[in-house]
Amino acid sequence: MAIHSSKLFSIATGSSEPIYRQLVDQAQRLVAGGQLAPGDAMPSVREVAQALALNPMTVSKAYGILELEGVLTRKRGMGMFVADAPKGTHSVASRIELLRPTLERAALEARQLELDHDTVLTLFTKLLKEKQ
Amino acid sequence: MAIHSSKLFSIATGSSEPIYRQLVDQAQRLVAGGQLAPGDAMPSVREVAQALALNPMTVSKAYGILELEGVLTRKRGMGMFVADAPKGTHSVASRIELLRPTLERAALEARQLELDHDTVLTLFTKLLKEKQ
Amino acid sequence: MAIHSSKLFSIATGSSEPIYRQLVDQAQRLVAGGQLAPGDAMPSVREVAQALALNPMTVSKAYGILELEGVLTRKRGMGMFVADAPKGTHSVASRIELLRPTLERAALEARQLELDHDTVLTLFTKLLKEKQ
Amino acid sequence: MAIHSSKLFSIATGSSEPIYRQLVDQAQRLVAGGQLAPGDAMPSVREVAQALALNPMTVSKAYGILELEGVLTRKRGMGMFVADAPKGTHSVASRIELLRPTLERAALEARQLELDHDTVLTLFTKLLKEKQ
DNA sequence: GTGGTCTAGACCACT
DNA sequence: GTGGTCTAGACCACA
Repeated sequence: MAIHSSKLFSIATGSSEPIYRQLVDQAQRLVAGGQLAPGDAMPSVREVAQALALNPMTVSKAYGILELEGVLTRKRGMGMFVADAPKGTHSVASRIELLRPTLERAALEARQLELDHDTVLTLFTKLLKEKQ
Repeated sequence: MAIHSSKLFSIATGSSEPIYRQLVDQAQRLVAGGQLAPGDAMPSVREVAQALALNPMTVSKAYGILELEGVLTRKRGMGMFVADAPKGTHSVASRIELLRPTLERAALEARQLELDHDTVLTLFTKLLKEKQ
Repeated sequence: MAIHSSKLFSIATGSSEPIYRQLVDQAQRLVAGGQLAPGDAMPSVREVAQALALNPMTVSKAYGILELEGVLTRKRGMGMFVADAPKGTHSVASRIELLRPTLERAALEARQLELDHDTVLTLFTKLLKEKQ
Repeated sequence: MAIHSSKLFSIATGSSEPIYRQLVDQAQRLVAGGQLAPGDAMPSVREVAQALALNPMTVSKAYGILELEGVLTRKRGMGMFVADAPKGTHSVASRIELLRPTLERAALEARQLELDHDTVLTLFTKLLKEKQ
């Protein structure tokens, strides 16, 4: 057991985002960011379930989706492991594309609010530097 | 009927955000931004529903919420109109606050993707200027 | 309700293949074969569950996977629909590729059994014509 | 040690078929086909496990099943050998029956993909001749 | 030990 | 009406 689930995942019970989605998204970002490296063993379904006080099926659903997405691989009887990264997955170009939809939405909202570009960019720059 | 629903609203069917929420949020921004001025007639529920291929009840639900919020007023027999005193002011400060949550989310995702600020700001600036 | 689940799906309870997998595979082939055309409404989760005497969650899991794979799309509150086919999906070339792994396995087994090609092809031709 | 495990067995780790099952089925076919003759020494559990990067217990389980089925016999201190009177006959009729389930599945899939018989048979014939 | 499958049932959100 | 989420619990297969 290389990694403690209590350190890996944190779920927001109050959020409207489904728990399994929170787990999936966190795992994806941890892998994209390199905190989880290819070959690393994931904490077991039961361990995560116990640590976060969840039903094992909820965790299992998250792991299943991550497997379908190619982020994790299952070794039968041995648990889940971080998959070897498809080539180019971590390039800047591919990561910026993951951010594009959110930025497009922000641009649309800014236009609808008839906000000046400078005003928007000033706030966004400030937010990028914050909490860092 | 001054305004075409097809030009007013754009909904993302693939989004996880409920359609009625998308309509409500867009209407609020359009009013805050001044594209919808007090006294303007809103397109009818039926027209919006047809133009965007939505269930009329979905549009009706959005209009109902907007009426509850004081953004629209219902004139019996004549349809929905932008309210005379829409909630909140239209100052830049108040409008930028409507945009803040989206920008915060974008900033969070950018950090998690470990993207350089310049790269993000370059793309965002480009998107702001586009489709204008 | 355009399509009867009782006509669409048939599950083999005795099989070791999970029920949800049988549903996924059948749906994929029905879409690839054109029996299910883009835009067609799928029978509802509850209807399939009742028709096949399954738990709705089992059907839901199958639909969920098909959605992740891009075979189905969900219209909220309206059910599941066959997704618009990615271009070229229905060509003979692409369909035969879906069959290739199974044929490769059959060829491997035939070799290991040291069976004569004619013997194998005769049986296979008979099976192709059967149950048609 | 007459036979190299690396040449005997090929396992598909990605397959849903359990590894031990793949080993059992392949051994049965190789015996039925005559590539493994009565009295031949099987590669040791340890050797197979190392060559295929498997857990020795997995290989041992497969050998145990093959022994139960009468395909292999254990000579204490000397390892596993192909049994003198392996189960079933080696007639063409019996061997083709071992292949039938796989061919039936292929025929079913071909029908569901609405593939022309000639197209399917052409590919299958090519695959039979290949890698021979 | 590992994950997977399925059921039963409750509750929620969207259209 | 639609699908989604989550829980509780039982049972299975694999290594």
